[in-house]
Formats: sequence, C-alpha cells, structure tokens
Amino acid sequence: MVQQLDGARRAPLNRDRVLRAAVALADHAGVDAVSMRNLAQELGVVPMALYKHVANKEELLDGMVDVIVGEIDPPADGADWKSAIRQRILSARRALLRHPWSSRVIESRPKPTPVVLDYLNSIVGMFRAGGFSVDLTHHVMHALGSRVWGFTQELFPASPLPEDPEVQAAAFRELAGRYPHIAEIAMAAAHEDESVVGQGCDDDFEFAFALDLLLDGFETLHRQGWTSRGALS
Amino acid sequence: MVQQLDGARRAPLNRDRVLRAAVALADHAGVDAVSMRNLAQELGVVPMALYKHVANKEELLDGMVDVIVGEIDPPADGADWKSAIRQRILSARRALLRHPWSSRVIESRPKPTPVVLDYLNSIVGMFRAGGFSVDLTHHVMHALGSRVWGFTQELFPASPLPEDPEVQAAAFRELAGRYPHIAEIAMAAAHEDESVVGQGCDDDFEFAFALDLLLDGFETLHRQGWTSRGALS
DNA sequence: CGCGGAGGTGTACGTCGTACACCTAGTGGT
DNA sequence: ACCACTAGGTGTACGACGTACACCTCCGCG
Repeated sequence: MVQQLDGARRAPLNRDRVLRAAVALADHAGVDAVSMRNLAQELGVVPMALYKHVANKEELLDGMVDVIVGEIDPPADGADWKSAIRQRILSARRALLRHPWSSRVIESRPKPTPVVLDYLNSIVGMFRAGGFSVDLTHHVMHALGSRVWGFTQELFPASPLPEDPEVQAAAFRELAGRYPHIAEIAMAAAHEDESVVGQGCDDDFEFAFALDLLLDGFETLHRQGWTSRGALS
Repeated sequence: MVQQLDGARRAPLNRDRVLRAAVALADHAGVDAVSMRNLAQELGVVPMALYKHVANKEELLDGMVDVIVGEIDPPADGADWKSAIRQRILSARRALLRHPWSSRVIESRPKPTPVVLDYLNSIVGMFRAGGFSVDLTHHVMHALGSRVWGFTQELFPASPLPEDPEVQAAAFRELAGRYPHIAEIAMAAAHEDESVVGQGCDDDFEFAFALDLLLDGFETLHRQGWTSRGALS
C-alpha cells in the first residue's frame, strides 16, 4: 500500500503539475505573482524543489505557453482553407482570453518550443492544403504575425475608467482638447455599444475585422497567382 | 564663473540626460542591462540620484520610448493619405530598428505617454484628413495594431544560425522531419535571397507586404463606404 | 546673513533567480 | 539480506534588483 505514515504524504511533483499550478497561479494572481518562491509555496514545497522539474524560470514560462497552446482546438477538417484557418485562430484567441496574461508571456519567449512549432506548422499546412504556393504562404504567415495567436497589441491598453462620472467627463474633455482625433474615434466606439462612455471597444469585433481583412487579402493574392518575384522592386 | 574647484565638476543631471543615457546604454548593452544601478554608474552617479529626475523605473522606460518616438519624422504633407501614412509608418519603423530593444519596451508599457498619444493622434488625423469616416478610422487603427509602430511580432525570433554548416544541415534535417511545412517556407525564404540557408527573411519586405495589404484593404473599404453597421452580425 | 530647496549620497530592506551541498526513501542487483 | 544508486525534496547562501528614508551640501534669493 502507499505509505502515508506521518499524515497525508504529498504525491510527488512532476513537470505537469508544476506547469498547471503555474498557470493557475497566473490566472488568479497575475503573472507577476508567478515567482519560483510563490509557486513553490502554492505547491507546498521549497523553492528549489521546482528545479528538479524545470530547468529554470524561462523554461517554466515556456511550459506555461505550451499548456495554453494545448487548449487550442485541432483543425476542423472538411472546411475550405479560409474558414478552417479562421476557426482555428479564433479558437486560439479563446484560449488566450481565458488566460489574459498569456499574450504577454508569448511575446516574451525568445525561442519557440516544439509545441509552438507544431501549432505554427499546422497553420502553415492549412494554407498549403488550401492550394497556396510556398512563396505566398511564407509571406502570409508573416503578415499574420501575432494574430495567429489570436491577439493584437492593444494600442490603448484599456485603463479602467474612473468611477465618478464627473472625473470621467473631465478626463475626457482634456483628452478631446489635446488629442481631438483620438477622442473622436473613442467616442465612436462608445456610441456603438450604446452606453454613454462604454467599456470601450468590442475587442472580438476588432479582431475579426482585422483578421478577415487579411484573409480576404490573402485570398485575392492567391487567386491572382501572386508571387514575390513580381512584387520585388 | 562656473565653479570647478576640485577637478572637473560634473554638469548637473537632468531628465533628458538620464533618458538619453538610458537609450544609449540599451543600444550598446541590451535593454536588460538598463538597471538603475548600471545607468547610474554610466552617469557617474549613485543609483538613488536618478530618482531626482525620474519617479521610478517604469517612468524611465516610458521616457525611453518617448525618445524613440521623437525620432519619427513628422507627417509629409501634400501626399495622399495612403502614401503619407505609409511613409510615416516606415519612418517609425526606421526609428525602431535603430534601437532593436524598443519594440519590446513599447509592448511592455501599460499606458501611453502624452508623446505616444500625440503620435497616435496624428496618425488618426491622417486617416481623417484622407476622408475616412470616424467609424472606419477607428477599426482601421485597431487593425493596424503594433504595425503603426513599424513592427510585427516575430513568430520565429531569428535565432542566430550555428556557424558549422554540418551542424546547420543536421538542424535543418530535424526541422524538416518534424515540421515539414515550416521547413518548406523557411527554404523558400532562403532561396529568395539566393544564399544557401540565408539570413532568413527580408524583414523589410515582409513588413511592407503586410502593411500594403492592410492599406489596400482599408482603401477598398473606404471607397465602398463601409460602415460597422453593415458588418455587425 | 541665513535659509530653503534642488541635487547628490549612504544605508538598508525585501524580493528575485538559482548555485551548491545535503538528506531521504525507495529500487534493483547480487 | 545487503548495499549502492538515484529521483526527489531541503537549507543555506549569494549577488542581482528596485527603491524607501534620512542625510548632506551647495547655490541663489530675501
């Protein structure tokens, strides 16, 4: 029988438990709270114990990304390339949004893990299966950039609006004075979701807008038999 | 007269000198080397002295971004919206590339400084001056994302290739085995610049490719009188 | 003359990642 | 039955880091 003489003996750690705990910690306490020390405490273990399962903190972060990538749905087969890729990327986006810290972490990784490469490889494959030339596929992947992950950098990182409508109005007046054009489009966003100065933009809409713009562009180029030869200066 | 009794008395620091020194330090030693301690040493001063000119490290980083944004050319007037914006963004890109660390730092800033808002405001204004509706301009800015700054996230962060061609070939064979689609497009990139396995991609080409794809898309929507009303589900 | 403030100093604290030596319990070989 | 080996967990320690706080030292102004 399993020995548990002196109280409940902890099941031994393993890489997977460490990574999942790290993800959970980041989810509910923010990614900044993910220090080796905090994480160890969360697991009821001394900090150095973690190093038996991950080489160092960088590898821990890589592993956390892998966990998120693991949540992305597999490709839907039977669909045309465009909607298949669209669905897949939107699935990636859903995974990312479940873990708001993950886009920042993904950006920060200096080199892709095998799991990441698998994902990218499969996206590339979907373009190829759709009949895209190697050449076009290459450039198209670049054009997608971080959007393959389902996110775009926020230009205005959505600072939470002040509660007091008085203060809010004042802040807005100042904005309008100094940055009239920004104020104008901020207004438009607010009107769209019919609140006074709403929660800002509908991020999902913005994402889909940009994604579809790109995919449509890709489709056109593909149909035209675009090659980089013709485009080079 | 200026006192300099005991040897050359250092000219007093000021915010600007601090920021410029920080940029210079990041340029030649990498952004990770920009610690308050290192920076202070570079300026021949004790770490805490910096806090008389910058509130804290976050503000220092903000200031460094401002320095870079200050290097972006002002809008070229007299041109149509499309080429004016194109030029401006490519100028931003040139500024960024002069300081390779800056895209990472820009990404990391939680809220935009006035200088950044000025830049964004002026880009928005350029779309508006081109006749874009407030509505379309808004979405178009989102679609641009980090590309207004002149960068896209690198999906494959360009790890320096190993010197030894033997090792290089082996690495490539493994890549080809596990990630055939990626290998394929990597090959294509290599062929384009006609080296065996070249320095990888022509980033400038990739950037312009994606930027123009977007700008063309924007133009089409603009001409069609696109509004978000019609696009909503 | 004196005093206030701008600018620079020195010390100290808490946090971080992690190197290194150590311990411990369970396993396989003989 | 023994012992060596090892995977996993511990404890201590070091050198970064950002920065709070008390202090000093001038300069210019009244």
